[in-house]
Amino acid sequence: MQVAPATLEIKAESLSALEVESIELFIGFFKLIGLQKSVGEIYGLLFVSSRALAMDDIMTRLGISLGAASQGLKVLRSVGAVKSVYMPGDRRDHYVADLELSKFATAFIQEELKPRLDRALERIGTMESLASGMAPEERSTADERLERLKHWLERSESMLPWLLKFLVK
Amino acid sequence: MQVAPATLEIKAESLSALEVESIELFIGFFKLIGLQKSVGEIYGLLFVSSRALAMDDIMTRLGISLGAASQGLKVLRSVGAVKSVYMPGDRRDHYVADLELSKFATAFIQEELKPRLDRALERIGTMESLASGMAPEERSTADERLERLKHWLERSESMLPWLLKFLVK
DNA sequence: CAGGTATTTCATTTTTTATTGAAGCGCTTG
DNA sequence: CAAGCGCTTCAATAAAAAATGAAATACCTG
Repeated sequence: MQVAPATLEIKAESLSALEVESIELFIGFFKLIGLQKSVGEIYGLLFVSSRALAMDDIMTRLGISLGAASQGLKVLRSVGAVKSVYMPGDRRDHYVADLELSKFATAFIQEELKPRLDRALERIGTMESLASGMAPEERSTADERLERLKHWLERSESMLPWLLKFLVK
Repeated sequence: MQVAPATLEIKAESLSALEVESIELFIGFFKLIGLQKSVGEIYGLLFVSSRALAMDDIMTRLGISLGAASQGLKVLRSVGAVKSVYMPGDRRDHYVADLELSKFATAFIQEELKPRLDRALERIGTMESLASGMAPEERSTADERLERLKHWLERSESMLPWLLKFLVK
């Protein structure tokens, strides 16, 4: 019931050892800041490429789908990690890696970390109101802990501008 | 074909608004450092609890399974986020939240971030060797980029001790 | 502006990750 | 030292996240 041609093993074009190493490095790095594997793969490939690559080069080399390539590039563009360069006589967009590594860290801090800290501080406001209507005994526990959490979060948030400056340098 | 007793709606014990707010706050916060929802739920509940809770209190209040509670507490113990306190006349372990919030950040930096930076620097060493066997043209591209990445990673790593000191204060 | 080619979108499928709960371990205690 | 309770483990299941690829869209270009 199965048609399985023995000669059909057309996987992805093989990647060089350098490319594999770069791809693995960036998969790990990007996962840390919440970006998916395919995004890391694409950036890793572009990072060690000496020429700009079109989307279907990327698909072919990495063996990923059209959709994954398109969406991955969209994410990378949105954080400024790749830019497209004009290639005379070719209608396709060609991409190169932006080497300003600090951009990823900056995007992560501004788009993930900062909003989450802000949201947490908002919630603490709500919780303070809620605690104010509690019995004295439980209220004092809650108040103390909320105060402590608030201080820590404010302190952390106050460090972000410094951190950003350091990373961008 | 369905037996649906109208009176059967025995879900989890209801949580107070304060508890819900705390749980949501910590789910979000912990997700950021790669910890799962159930871990955030447990810590969030303990954070606003004025008394120590046993594992089955936690299960019942949150409506999570035995396994999830056990594993979640294991993770929280391992990062020092909860400690168990002795309750006379009760064989069960009882847990309270450790309020030293910096512990989570510290654990994250030391157990996730630092090792990943180290691994990345290792990989760069490998890549430098690989690049040295390439054609001059491609080699210079690779060398320049690797140098740049290495500097940025080293710089980031050099900041960690400072960051840790700041968070712990 | 017709006939493509490149790209995006998104419902479906696949893969990965988290949760469940029953089996079993080990400690306590009567 | 047996019986039971509390807890952990882990194979099975469920839920969430990511990838696929066909259809729709945008965009050249002759």
